[in-house]
Amino acid sequence: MKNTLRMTHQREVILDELGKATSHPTADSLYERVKKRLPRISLATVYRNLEILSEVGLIRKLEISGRQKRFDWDLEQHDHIYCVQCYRVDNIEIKRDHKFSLPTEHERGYEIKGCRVEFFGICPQCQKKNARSEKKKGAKKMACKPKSCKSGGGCKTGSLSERQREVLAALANCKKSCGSKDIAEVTSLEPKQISCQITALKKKGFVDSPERCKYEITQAGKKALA
Amino acid sequence: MKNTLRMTHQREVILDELGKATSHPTADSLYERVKKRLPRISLATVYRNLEILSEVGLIRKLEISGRQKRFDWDLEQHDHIYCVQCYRVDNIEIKRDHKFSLPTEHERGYEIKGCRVEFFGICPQCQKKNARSEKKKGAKKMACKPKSCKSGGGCKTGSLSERQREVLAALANCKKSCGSKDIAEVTSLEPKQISCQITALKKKGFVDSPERCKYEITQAGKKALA
DNA sequence: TTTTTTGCAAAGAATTTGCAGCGCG
DNA sequence: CGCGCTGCAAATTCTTTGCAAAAAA
Repeated sequence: MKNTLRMTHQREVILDELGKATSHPTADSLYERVKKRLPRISLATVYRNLEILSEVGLIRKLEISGRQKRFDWDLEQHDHIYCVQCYRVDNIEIKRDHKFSLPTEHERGYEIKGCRVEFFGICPQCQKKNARSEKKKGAKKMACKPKSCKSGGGCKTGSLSERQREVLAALANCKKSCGSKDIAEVTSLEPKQISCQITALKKKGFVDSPERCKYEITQAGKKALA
Repeated sequence: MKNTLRMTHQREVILDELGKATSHPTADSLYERVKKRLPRISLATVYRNLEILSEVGLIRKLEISGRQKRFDWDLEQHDHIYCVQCYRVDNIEIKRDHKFSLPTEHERGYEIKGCRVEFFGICPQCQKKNARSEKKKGAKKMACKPKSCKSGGGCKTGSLSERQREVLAALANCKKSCGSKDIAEVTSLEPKQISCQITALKKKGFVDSPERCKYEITQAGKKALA
């Protein structure tokens, strides 16, 4: 029984590509880069190695923002900022004062291992994207009280909301039917919000779904857009 | 077109159960509780409602620790601490000083929306569990340099490591074949670590896998344990 | 009635695993 | 030449979706 870690070629390439990356790639995007150098490598290998390398301490695994894990080649203590819209992650350096190296000590009996500070916001690119579509934040849905819910706070939308119009326009520009991810890329909306709009648009007959999770604009939709 | 949020019975029960919860439940565990009151409710409904309620601002969605999302009934500004072993999440209150309401300003052009502080460590229960099994941290694998990797740092294990013994013992107590999750519950190891041990144990012929992801101890395994 | 919600089943994304064979040490 | 590692496919886990029926307003 040896149980010794080996430095294989794929391992080395993964490390190297991670080192070269300026951002904090996901396993998946790292896989894409590595595949250019090692076409036969499998995604599973990338996952396995990222996991192993981070256990061993050669790289850092970031568990940020509840989405895909991201990996960081830089082991030094630093914090991150991420974009709530596109989920890119950047480094920030803030001098952490002792004051929150340990909050107080009545920490519910936890044996504290560390602390992470994350800022979030909108990255430059998304800001630009949003400016382009001129409509950063659509009206949120109305709030609603647990018990009665007869609050009169209105929440009506016209027969073709701004969001719907945007999604519809995006679909009009698609040659073929496309998924909500494709739409997300050309609008300011998140995939989740898009699917709501699509549901509404389908009801109105402006959008059709030739296949699960694929949508296209109908003739009626084109007319409505005009 | 109304587009008004309705307070349905299931919505109300979900909110109520979340309010009663002392921890920060996952969608899944909340579903289990709600199901006791509304046996016909579906998991999809729970997910849908948690999403909607958090959009609307009645609850808070926590994106912590890269695992399942968790939900918080308490909307007030507070931070969290979570257990790196079992992933439970508790509240903490630290007075945040202005100093990191905005780190500096050269924040790479981000339009900053907020900041989150998370502590992590080992929760009291897991500490106890670890003490019981008397072996908090097994030897981590050896480190390994990118290029050469001929560092002699040893990392050998005997023919039946402590971990393997523990897993084997857990399997011995199982009446039927069981998955790694079941084993995780009665040992101090995480599922991921367990599967490594199982792989090793299978090679030695101490464990058999009658079905994918189901394991049981063999006669040889029982003998080895003794 | 009209619009929103639900339950269900099936799809989806991200990640992990079993396995047999390859290849490093 | 044995153990660790890889590729591949299939499985797992968590979450979302389409749709028709049911429930609110």
